[in-house]
Amino acid sequence: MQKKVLIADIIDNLRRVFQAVNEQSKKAEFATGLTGPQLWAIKVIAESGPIRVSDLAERMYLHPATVVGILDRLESHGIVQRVRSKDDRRVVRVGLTDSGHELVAKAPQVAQGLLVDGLEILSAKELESIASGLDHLVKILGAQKLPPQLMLSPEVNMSRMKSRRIHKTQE
Amino acid sequence: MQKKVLIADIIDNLRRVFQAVNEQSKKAEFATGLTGPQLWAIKVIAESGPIRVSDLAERMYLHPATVVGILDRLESHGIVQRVRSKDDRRVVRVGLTDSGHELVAKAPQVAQGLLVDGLEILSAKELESIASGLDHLVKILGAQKLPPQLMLSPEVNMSRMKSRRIHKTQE
DNA sequence: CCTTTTTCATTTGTTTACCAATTATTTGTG
DNA sequence: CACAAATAATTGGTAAACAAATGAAAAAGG
Repeated sequence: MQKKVLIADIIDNLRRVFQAVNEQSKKAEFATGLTGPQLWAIKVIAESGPIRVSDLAERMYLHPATVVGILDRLESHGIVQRVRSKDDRRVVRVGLTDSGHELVAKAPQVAQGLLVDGLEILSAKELESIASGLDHLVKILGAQKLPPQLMLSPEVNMSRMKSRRIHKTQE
Repeated sequence: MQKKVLIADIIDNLRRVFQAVNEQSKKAEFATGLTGPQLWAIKVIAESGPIRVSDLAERMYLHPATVVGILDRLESHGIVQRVRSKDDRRVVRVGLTDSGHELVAKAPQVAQGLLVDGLEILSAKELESIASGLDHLVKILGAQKLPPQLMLSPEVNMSRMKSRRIHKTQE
């Protein structure tokens, strides 16, 4: 059963990749005082100026409700700022404050890049080997048709996968 | 810059793998009425009889505090049972109840296996290709020395990117 | 034997994450 | 114009996940 061993190796290595990403985001967290998702959020906000909450959520592959919580904390720290739109008063646009901009300047690519930086060292040949392996993995998972979701650079968020049925749907 | 494209592919594919795992755990959840982590826990408990809480946590690569919460919910559903040890009254052993055993019987490999099942179809050669690609990835991430962390079959948990304190494996 | 340290589970507090429901506003249709 | 439908953000509730602190019990040391 050589295959069994290989499969176990693959799963272990997947876990390690996740953990490595986590580790690095923890370092970033220590350096900046912000959590992974918070860093990720301000990175997106820094890139795409004042952004609507729902657009931010889409960018981060997260539920709007989740983003609201993250924004609450960032806002209470004076890092981001919410502005209600004049044109459409349902819309809230989120932007960085001055100290938010400072923070982004200080923490350069802490947010992103971590995994990317590591990969850039490799040769095209090595990268191809990795890419092809993952390609296989994706194929057998039948996941090709799915649009990529979270697991962005800063952290992996993942976790929640809850489906949670039942709820009040009952009484 | 062929490399840039390869790197983007790799990251996209990683996201897809994560999402595929999530999708499947959602299905399992819908089928069994239990969440991913809960399924994972009872699977481990079913395998290794009455198990100590701390051992279960180590098996799941989770913090004991997290496992306590999961066990609380499983216990309140009458699926698992906590028994305080007579020998060492600090220890709590967790086992399945009768309905817990039924549930495990009904949901065969729903919990685990999903990813594994997919992999088993492949030839040893293909598996080797995947394994070597991931191996590279892990190496550049400098993660080999770290013990693998979650991202097991049922779900990916990931998220909290907290540090994971290494357990006692050290001192 | 008694004090100190260690170990085990749990509790407490924070953050993330989702779904479902709510509120406010806009758009569309009669 | 009035009323319904759709959209945007938020609130509420549950489940994870972790770190840190607590309480209880066992092990070590003097």
